[in-house]
Amino acid sequence: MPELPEVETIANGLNKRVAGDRIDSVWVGSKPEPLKSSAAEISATLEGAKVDRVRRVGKHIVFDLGSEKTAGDRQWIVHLGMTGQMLVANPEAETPKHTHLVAKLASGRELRFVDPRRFGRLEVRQTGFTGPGAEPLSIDADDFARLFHTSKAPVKAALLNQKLLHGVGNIYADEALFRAHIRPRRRANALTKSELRKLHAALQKVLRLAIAAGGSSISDYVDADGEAGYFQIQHRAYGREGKPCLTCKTPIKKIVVGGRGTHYCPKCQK
DNA sequence: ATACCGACCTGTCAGC
DNA sequence: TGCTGACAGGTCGGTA
Repeated sequence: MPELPEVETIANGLNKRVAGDRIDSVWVGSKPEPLKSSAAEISATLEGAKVDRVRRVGKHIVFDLGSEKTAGDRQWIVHLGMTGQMLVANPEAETPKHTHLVAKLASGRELRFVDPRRFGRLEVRQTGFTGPGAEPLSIDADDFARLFHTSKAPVKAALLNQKLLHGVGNIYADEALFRAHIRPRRRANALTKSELRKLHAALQKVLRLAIAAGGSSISDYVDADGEAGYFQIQHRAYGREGKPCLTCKTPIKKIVVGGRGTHYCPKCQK
């Protein structure tokens, strides 16, 4: 579900609402665990910890923790998978189905991790998490070009490869390629310098616009307050198969690249 | 190394 | 109304 703009919106919302708060107690569900660390390890680390800051790295939410036990050297890393939500709620509010973790905060509120498909992952670790790849919003055009020049994969697949850039997912890969007028199946290392430059600019632009709109809400995405985002009304390729291209009216095509549904304009994208 | 594909899960929607 | 199958914002591991 959530790509970089959605995770950024969620992390910023969480930071605003829970930074400075303390986790008093933790409940972890017993189902097959959506965990990378064990339930016991997560509870032991989170209980008594103060939330210093919440931020985004790639598609991960990072809680920087401080506590007397751990001397502030621990982090709680949350990946939302396709359907994960991290919500701040009042304890009286009904607990949604598929709630896998509830952290009671000193302020009286609760932090709830909800994830129907259980593709999300929770992990506690030492500080220093940097994510698997480069940050799409900070990388400059030259480094971007060098990075993509190393990949023989279709450019769409390269955009989704988190070891190259982390944070780009299916929606924004399609949107960036549309805006850069590049076909998704082109080999990344076959793109010209000028095309890579356009792709870099298009990607950063679409991510920034989406962050400004609070992310894209398709079915179940909501931020930490349970609010939907609005970028989906600005999608030009993703989810528009058969509809006229907003530039040239040619019907948008849908194909499969790297196992993912891929939308593009056969006329505008070369 | 690379790329395709199924697996992991549940929910929803289209089609019959 | 209800069943079946396809599909969904992500990632991982196996195989060719």
